[in-house]
Amino acid sequence: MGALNEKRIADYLAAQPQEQIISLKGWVRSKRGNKDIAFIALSDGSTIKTIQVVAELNQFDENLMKRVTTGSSILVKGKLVASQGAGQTVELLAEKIEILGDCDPEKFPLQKKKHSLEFLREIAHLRPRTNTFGAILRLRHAMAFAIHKYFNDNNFYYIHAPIITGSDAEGAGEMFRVTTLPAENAPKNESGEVDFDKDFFGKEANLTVSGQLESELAALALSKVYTFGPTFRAENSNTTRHLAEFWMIEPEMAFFELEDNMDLAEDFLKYLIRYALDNCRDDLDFLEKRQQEEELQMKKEDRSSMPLIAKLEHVLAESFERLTYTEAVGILEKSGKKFEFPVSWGVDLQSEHERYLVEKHFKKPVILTNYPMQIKAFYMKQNDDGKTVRAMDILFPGIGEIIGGSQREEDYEKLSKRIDEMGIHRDSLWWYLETRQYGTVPHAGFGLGFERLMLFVSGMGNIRDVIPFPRTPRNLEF
RNA sequence: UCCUGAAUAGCUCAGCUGGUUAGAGCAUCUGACUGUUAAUCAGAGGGUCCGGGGUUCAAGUCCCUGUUCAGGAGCCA
Repeated sequence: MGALNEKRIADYLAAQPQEQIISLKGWVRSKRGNKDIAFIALSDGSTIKTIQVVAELNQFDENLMKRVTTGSSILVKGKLVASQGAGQTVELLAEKIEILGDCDPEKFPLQKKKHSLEFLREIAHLRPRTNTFGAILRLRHAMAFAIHKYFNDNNFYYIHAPIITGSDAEGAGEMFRVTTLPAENAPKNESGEVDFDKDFFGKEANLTVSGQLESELAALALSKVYTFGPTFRAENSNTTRHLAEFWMIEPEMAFFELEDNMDLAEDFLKYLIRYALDNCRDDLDFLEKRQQEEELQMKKEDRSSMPLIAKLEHVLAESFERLTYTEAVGILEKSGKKFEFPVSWGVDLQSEHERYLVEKHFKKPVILTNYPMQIKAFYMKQNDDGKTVRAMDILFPGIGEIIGGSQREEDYEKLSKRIDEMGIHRDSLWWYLETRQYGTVPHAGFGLGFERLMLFVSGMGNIRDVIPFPRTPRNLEF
């Protein structure tokens, strides 16, 4: 039996202690005790919990025990027994301890005390070893798995949209250029501009800002598809909810109209939240406690209105409020509240407006639909009123926009006209336009920011703390 | 990118209207304690006060500047 089949700490913590001889490998979280006995909290990342290793010191070499320090990796063989102490049901009575890797306690930055999230961001290579990031990473895995499971169970096909794109017309933000041209003295053309004909692809290339256009192509063949991959935005955004590299889930469905799109999005989000509650309870309990301790230092009005798990249950119990942009503007105008940015029909809603609707007015997730055409992307289906498009944004408390989507314009003439109106270079989208000429059908889709979902489910406040190695402006360590 | 605030021990922070030798808690180390739960108790070590310039008899403290970080805004997922 190799490492592949070895049981983990999570398995043994759930097992019946019958003095069975077991061996475990992991990292020491803390050691305490007296001259006769030592208690070692051991973690292997399989659970937020540690297993208590008990070492009677007369059986172990003093110099060996000195090397058992916070952060060191050890192998322990011994008996799994019922614990004599409170706080755990089973413990490992050590018979043999082996040091796998020493860890100098004078230098190791993680201590058996609470660290600030800001400090942990500076040591992102070590922060997976903390309780908080262990919980986050397990939760992140569970959410990624649940996303694939949901779509698979609902007959969607997973499409791999390209990461490198040649189309610059997606309009979703600034892009990162991909090039093999030298940084200095790049070849120039006759007008003195960089000659991308000499570049790897023979044209300007960028990292994708969305897999949507490609997933539409697949949906117009396989009916229900989704992408789930990295996405890149070169915006100089310095906020708690933006990353330069993030993961996005983009389902795209043929024969779906806007209402179907909303039904799917709501069912999907609730499935994911339910999945977290059903499968990550220990980690959520920990994250909830963590959030409450952190918020003790905050002003009352800045604290969460509900503990994490109650908040998740609350979202499951409520149906999302669906209303049009026009209705939302009416509510905001009638609210009597003084906004920093005044509201009127036609303006894009600001964070403060969205927050008012979600957190003050409805107190639950909100789906806003049918936005003015002027403030939305070229591919959204135009309504008959000539003013609005069949867009939908889902707004979550504390997060803001978690999903943005729409029914797509399937009419060739209307789409073509809109592309020209918006000054988009139609030659780079000839393939997209062709799908509207060859068997076009109504279709719809949306994009869910994976890290924004993680923010909501974990209760964390900064998006840099729900991805292992965040990429933000001026931050590319690790 | 804009606005606001911050940078002092390994970490979290205090340090007043400038005034000898810069403090605390935690962590670390040493010792005590017969089973602890971020153990407890006692002691010890630990500092380029973010970088550069200036004002002053005197700067951690005041001014200018740069850098970094945080929060808010915009862009959006």
